[in-house]
Amino acid sequence: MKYTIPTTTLPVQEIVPQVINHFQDNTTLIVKAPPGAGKSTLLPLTFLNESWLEGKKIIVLEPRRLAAKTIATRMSQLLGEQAGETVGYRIRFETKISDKTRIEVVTEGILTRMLQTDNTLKDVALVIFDEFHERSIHADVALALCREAQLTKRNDLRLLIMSATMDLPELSAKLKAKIIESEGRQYPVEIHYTGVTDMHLLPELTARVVSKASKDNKGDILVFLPGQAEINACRDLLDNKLSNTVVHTLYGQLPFAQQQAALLPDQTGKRKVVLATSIAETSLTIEGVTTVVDSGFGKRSKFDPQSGLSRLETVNISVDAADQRAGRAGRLSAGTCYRMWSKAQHETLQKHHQPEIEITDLSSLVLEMAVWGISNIYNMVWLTPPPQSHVKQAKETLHYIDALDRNKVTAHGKKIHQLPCNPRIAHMLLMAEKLEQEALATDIAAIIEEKDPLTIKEAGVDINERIKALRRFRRNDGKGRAFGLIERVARSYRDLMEIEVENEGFDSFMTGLLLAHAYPERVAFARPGNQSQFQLANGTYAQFSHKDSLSRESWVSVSHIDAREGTGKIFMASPLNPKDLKGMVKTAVSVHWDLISNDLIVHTELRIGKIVLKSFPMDDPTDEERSRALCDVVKKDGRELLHFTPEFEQWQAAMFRAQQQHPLAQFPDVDTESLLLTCDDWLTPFADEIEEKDDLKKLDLLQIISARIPKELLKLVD
DNA sequence: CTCTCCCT
Repeated sequence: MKYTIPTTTLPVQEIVPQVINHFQDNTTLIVKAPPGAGKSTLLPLTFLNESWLEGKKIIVLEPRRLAAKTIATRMSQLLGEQAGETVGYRIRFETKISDKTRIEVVTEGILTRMLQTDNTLKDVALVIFDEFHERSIHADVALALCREAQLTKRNDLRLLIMSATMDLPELSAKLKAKIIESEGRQYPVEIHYTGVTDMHLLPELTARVVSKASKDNKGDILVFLPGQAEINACRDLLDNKLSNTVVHTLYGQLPFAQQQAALLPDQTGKRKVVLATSIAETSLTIEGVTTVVDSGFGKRSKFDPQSGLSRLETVNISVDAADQRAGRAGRLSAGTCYRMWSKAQHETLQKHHQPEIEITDLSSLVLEMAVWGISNIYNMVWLTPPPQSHVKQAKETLHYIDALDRNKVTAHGKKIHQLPCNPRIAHMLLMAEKLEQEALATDIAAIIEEKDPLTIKEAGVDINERIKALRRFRRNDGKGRAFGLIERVARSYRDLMEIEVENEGFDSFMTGLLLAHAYPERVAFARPGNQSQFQLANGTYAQFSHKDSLSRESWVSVSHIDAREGTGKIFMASPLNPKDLKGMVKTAVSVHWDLISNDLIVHTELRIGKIVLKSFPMDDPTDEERSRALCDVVKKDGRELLHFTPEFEQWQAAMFRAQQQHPLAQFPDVDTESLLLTCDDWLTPFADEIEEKDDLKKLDLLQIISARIPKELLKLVD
């Protein structure tokens, strides 16, 4: 079959001969092209008649569902066809593919599934990674796995990486691939730097810049702010201040209809100001924008391997993101962009934004690799290797839910991997079978995974209110597009687990127990004497974002939390009966000091994670139990319990300087934090000398620690 | 000052 490949006036057309030529006898290529060059639609089509295709398929990987559909549709139009003929797409819950299909545009989760069922992609000749500069964890993993296939069983597999901007020389070196560059088609955007800003005054400062921008420019204005709070504050400042102008807000949590209103031109012909989050950077396009005001900040979720929780941080955006935002003003004609920072600050910004693999929970990734039988994930080709501390935390999580046993996948782990969701949620679904609560678990799973369908203002923080509303929706007396999306996910789980839908009442405490299986470390207990604070099983503290009857419970299971410094914020939870948690209670040994005698007393404790249920003195601890308990307490409170002399602190500083001066020498870390963490090594030999609290203060740290350091290293220290 | 974005 010979295809008629369209010729276009798209800028990327110029590089087509080079690209075709390159793939004659090479397998990997990087194409750099800015948005609007037409790379996503034109390039995949140009390969249709290549002999190396040998009847196999081309896979195009897209980071978003909407993009996958529109790109497949546009390619089909270029061929004079409908989507689903030569070019088709596959996204979750929607497939348009036929026997004729040679190009499949798929989203990231789909490619991961394809790789699972066929490690070598034997029906595929070429994988195209679109928008690779976004550096999503899925794209990074898929590239690593495709590279692995290329290096082992598929040396004919072709890979094309398409990217706007990123550290391309590094990628090129790692993949030993050539870079071909294409021009874009973008109108010029004039950049104004408005000077130094203050993160805490963003709404006020932004409102001021918007007022100026609206006087000096014509056309609609798109404003980038970090989050909902800043957007609403800025809207309140701007409302009715600008003549003949409507102010819209735009962010992910906003109901669909309001999002649409912000995207479409104003019905009454008024000028539009849209206050948006980074959702308007790539995902949604607003027509008619001539002017962009960029606050320079955005929010990113950062995973903390210590607690296993993540938190939202307001951060400076990268140069890449700033360029992307400015580009939104030059889509239809020349435009203007106001950057709310100084030229000097601009030089200090990160060039590229941080790849997701560095800041996210890795439990899915680690499980995936274990199923592939990859024993050491660092043996693969990574553009950015996953951080070791995050991998360690992921392994602990997977061991805890019995998915891994000494780094090998268990039978339970394989079942978890089969389910199309996060391993913790999959574990909960499987545990629900034993409790005969599958129907409730599938509803919970869908609600946790999707966007909250209700607002905290209207429904509080109890997840059970969402379950009730979902069941009302299914009985046909509920409404809301959001519940339609959730029900679709819930139904897919019911189909996989072969269970019937349930719309009757249910037990809220069962919700708490099921959630405790997914998030055991988030079981929380109200601190005695401090009604509003809860202690989580992971040892951290949290508060409800909103006070209602749930926040007055003494035990809750938390599903949504933002781990802030100090006290975290709980956004969704369920009541919990602690008696249901019998299997999770562990016995631990700890030390206490008797306040009157000042003696060291060893206790046995019953705990759920770090929440102590019961504590009683232990009559006859072994030396090992005693020293382990002692080390635990030093790890926690060592800064107060040990005596850090000025001489010792000077020595720590000298060690640090010596390491700086001799980067090749392997000095052990002797900063206070590292010492406390490793106290099992150096404190244990002295444990039997510690009988009361003050004995710890008598330890000569300088002598104890320096004695453990090789002589030749000590010579390098002043 | 209630939470950015995306996906099986």
